[in-house]
Formats: sequence, C-alpha cells, structure tokens
Amino acid sequence: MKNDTLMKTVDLIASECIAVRIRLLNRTVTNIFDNALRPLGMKVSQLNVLIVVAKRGPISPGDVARRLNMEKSTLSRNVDRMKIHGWIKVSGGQSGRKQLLEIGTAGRKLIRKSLPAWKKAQARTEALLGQRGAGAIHQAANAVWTQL
Amino acid sequence: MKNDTLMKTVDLIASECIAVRIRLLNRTVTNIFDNALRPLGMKVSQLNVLIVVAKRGPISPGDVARRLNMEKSTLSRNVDRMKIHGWIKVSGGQSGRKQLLEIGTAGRKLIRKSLPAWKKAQARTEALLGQRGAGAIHQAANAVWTQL
DNA sequence: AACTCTAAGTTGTATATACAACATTAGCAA
DNA sequence: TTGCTAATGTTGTATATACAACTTAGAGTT
Repeated sequence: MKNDTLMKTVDLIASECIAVRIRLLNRTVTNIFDNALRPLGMKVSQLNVLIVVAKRGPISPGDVARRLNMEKSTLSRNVDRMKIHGWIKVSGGQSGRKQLLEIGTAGRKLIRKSLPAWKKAQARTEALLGQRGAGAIHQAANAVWTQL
Repeated sequence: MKNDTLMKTVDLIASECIAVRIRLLNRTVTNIFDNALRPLGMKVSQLNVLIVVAKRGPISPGDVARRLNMEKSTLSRNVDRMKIHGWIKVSGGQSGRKQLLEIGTAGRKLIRKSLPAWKKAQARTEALLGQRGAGAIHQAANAVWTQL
C-alpha cells in the first residue's frame, strides 16, 4: 500500500468512525454531568447505578450489570464505593452468591438533593446537542436496549 | 415519607437522562471495536489518537487533546504507551513545551492492517444502532465539534 | 445424597479518564 | 532586557472500564 491508500484509509476512518464520535460524546456529556454533580460528591456513573437500584431494587449485581451492559467486575467495585457512603446496601443474605442490592437511606437523600443539578446538566446537554441530537441519542440507546 | 416524589424523580432520570444513554452506547460500541481490534494489539481509544495524528500531524499534544475534547493529562499517558510501540513519534525539538507528534512507521503499518477489523466493527455497530441511530450519532457529534 | 457443572461475585492487572498541583517556557509588557 | 503571565506538558491520585483467573454456591443429574 502506498501513502495514497494510507491517507484514504485515514480519511475514511476520520470521517465515518462511529466509535470516535460516541467516545467524544461520552467524554463531553460525562464532563457536563460530573461538573454539575461534583458539589454533591457524586459522579454520573454512580448516579446511573443508583437510579437502577432505586427503581428496580432489590436487584442482584448481575442484573444491574446486564441492564447497563457493564462488566460484572466493574460494577462490583463501583458498588463497593457506593456501599461505603451508605448509598446502597445489601439486603437479605448478603455473603456468597445470592446478594440483593437496594438503595440506602443516604442514597434516597442523595437522589432528592441531586435533582436540580441533574436538571441543569440535562438542559445544558440538550442545548449542546440540539433537540435532534438528543432525540437521536434516545433512539440509538433504545436500539441497544431492545437487542440486549 | 416523600417516597412518592422520590420515585417520580427516579422515573424521570431513568427515562430521560442523556448521560446514562451516552454511557451505555459508549460501553457497547467501544466493546465492539475493542474486540475487533484485539488481534492487532490495539484499542479503539488508541486508534482515535493515531488517526488524528496521521491526518493532521505534525501536531502538538494539546491540539490533539482539544480536537478530541480530552484532558491533556489523559492524552499524555495514552501517547506514552503508543510511543513505546513506535506508533507515534516526536518530531523536531521534542523536550520541553513545544513538541510535535507525528505518526511512526509502525503506526502506518498498523493503520493499514486494521482496516478490515475496523470495517467489520463499523458494520456491526451500524447494524446494532440502525441507519437512523448511526446517523444520529454523527449528527450529535457534529453539533459538539462546531461548538468546541 | 453425592457429583458435576455452571452462574455469580471477587481479585489481579492494564488502560482510559479527569482533576489538582507542579515545572517549564513562550509571549508579552514595561 | 527583564519580569510577569498564561499556556504546555508531566505527575500524583482517584474512579471507570474490561479481561482473565479464581472461588463459591446453586441447580440439576444420577
């Protein structure tokens, strides 16, 4: 292959790659939410987990991970940190292989307190992506969820 | 208690939050590309950087970081790993504050070799998100780039 | 009941990411 | 020229992420 074809490959990937774009959006949006949530001592990744546990708990770690398409080992350590703060607790027979997660008192309080910050971040993100861009994300996410 | 309002908040965030969705898409798409690129010993995060450097090099680390909306410190360490493999090299007076990155011989070879894997991953992603979902991502990314 | 086998969760390791603090230097101003 | 300021890049620390290997406990099978 000559440099010519190389540059053609480079241009193709640069102009089409979905991964580059998703990853850019991920960094950008995550930063907006993390900045908004920082005063509360929480990151948006943790809010994600907290909401799933609040909505569907008691729920097993494995189910949470599947719902978020996240590695069980990733979730395991994220939950560890959240347990320390009392945002999440283990209900029932905790040890071993059959534990169930549910939201803790501190977690409930935290969700209530974060609503204004979340709204602000959500609005800022919608402004950044535009109505169509934001709707697009919902559309794409739904496509993934139906195939999970 | 105000469990009622709490659950309303939970449902609102669960059904609307753009960050949850972007992050889900990021994990999903990154996994598809990483799996496809694994035989080449490269991750899609590294391909992103390599393509920018190949297309626009010689380019300063700061400019690469800005283009990807990535922290300079993040880029610094990512580039370190890529320098070790010879994918990227520093041109001109490297030390100090004014270094320029360009693609190395191994980097050129790697891009050529990765094209089939990239195409496969791109196709699989488009199939997952659907034509509309994929177009949506492009649309949203363009919105971000124009406001960067 | 005993055995096997698989699913669930944890731990080790590596990369990606960001913030804060730091060192250095280029650019500008007086 | 000299000195200040802002930009540039690196390093320390914490979290997020995934893969591989491991441990343990359910679930079936016989």
